[in-house]
Amino acid sequence: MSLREKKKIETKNKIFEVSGRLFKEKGFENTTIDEITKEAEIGKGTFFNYFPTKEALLLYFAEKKDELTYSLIESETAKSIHTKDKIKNLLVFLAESYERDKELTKLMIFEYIKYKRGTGLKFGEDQSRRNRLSRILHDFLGNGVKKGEVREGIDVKTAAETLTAVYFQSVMVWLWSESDYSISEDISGKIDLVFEGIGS
Amino acid sequence: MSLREKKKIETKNKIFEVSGRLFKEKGFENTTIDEITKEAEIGKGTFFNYFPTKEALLLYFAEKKDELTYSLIESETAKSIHTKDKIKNLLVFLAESYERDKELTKLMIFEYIKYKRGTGLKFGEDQSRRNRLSRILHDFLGNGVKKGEVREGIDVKTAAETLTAVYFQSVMVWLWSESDYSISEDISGKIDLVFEGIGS
DNA sequence: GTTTAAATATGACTGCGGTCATGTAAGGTT
DNA sequence: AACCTTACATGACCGCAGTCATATTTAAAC
Repeated sequence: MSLREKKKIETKNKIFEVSGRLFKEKGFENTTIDEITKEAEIGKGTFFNYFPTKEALLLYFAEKKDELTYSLIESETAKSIHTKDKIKNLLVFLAESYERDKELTKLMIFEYIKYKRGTGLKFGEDQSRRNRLSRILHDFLGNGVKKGEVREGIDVKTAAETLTAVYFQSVMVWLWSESDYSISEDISGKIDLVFEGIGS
Repeated sequence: MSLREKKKIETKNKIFEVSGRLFKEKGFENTTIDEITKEAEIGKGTFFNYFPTKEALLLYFAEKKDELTYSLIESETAKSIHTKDKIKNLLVFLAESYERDKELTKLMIFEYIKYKRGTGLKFGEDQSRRNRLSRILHDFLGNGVKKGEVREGIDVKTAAETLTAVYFQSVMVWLWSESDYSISEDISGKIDLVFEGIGS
């Protein structure tokens, strides 16, 4: 690795570390780029060589967090339990991983939506969050059909999207609510419902 | 009505009208407050007597739109058809009302999420969108149970929230996707799924 | 009609995100 | 080692959202 590459990584990590600290100390909005660059001992312009906007930092945070979370998931999902429980465990685990840093999570999710607006993503190109989750659920459901735990003849893609929808909705409502109810129970209940159906 | 009140309404409408025109002409981001106030022939500071931020305009737009939409809905929902179809009609109607002005709709939804972040809404206080929709669905499902079209013993609140989740997810994915598929079919399919259930 | 009080209007000003022309240093070339 | 090229660093600068002290208009009080 060349000296240049080393310095680049160092600078990016420095920005990451400093901004993380400042965000925790005084919040995202109250932290200015000037502060970050002063603390990180770089010029203001340099910041924008690494992150195109202030908000891009949030996406970077989200990526780092996702890396960790999804690597944990993949080692957890080998277990041979009932498909419904597998899905419950997965979604509850994900939801609970947001419990720390509720404020920053909101901003991150928020930014993620905004981000999708700006970029013209081709289908299948977006590997993060929603789609990544849909893929895992898709696998689970496919196996569920084979095991006879999921109704045959179902459209697996639609089912995966529906479960994803339920999950995101629950997380959003939970994040934005004042009260402190159990996200696990909420999600579990809704998954039960989707498995059993509403119709008579 | 006093002269003051008249002028206030006039000014607010003028801002609304001018900004609407400019947003359509050149987009939200490319329109500055300076432009709006110049076109509306008011001082810059005056704008902020009517809207606390530029984004607040989007919420005002959304409100106006919702007023119209929900007034149409209430006259439509009297029909005595099967509960599932009633729900399908409702959600498809709502989704299709976003077909015009896809760009502005995105910004509005986006802003709505942001807005919820800032305000400490008490439960039941938020009469708009998500909760309003949940309430209507709640009613539909309640009647559905009575008519024997919805499975008895179901938690109506959870079911309403699940359907809302499916609806919002569909709209979001649709709004942010490049392709031009049928939102009606997508939502219909998912409602069928939720009614029939995933489990075997 | 005059005075007083309250509401509203206003634009110079501030603060911050983001740009860009210019400077500096790394690494390749001879 | 002297020179060149390319990548990266930098801070003065710009544009725009939002503020605030001051001015103006309306309404109330007498």
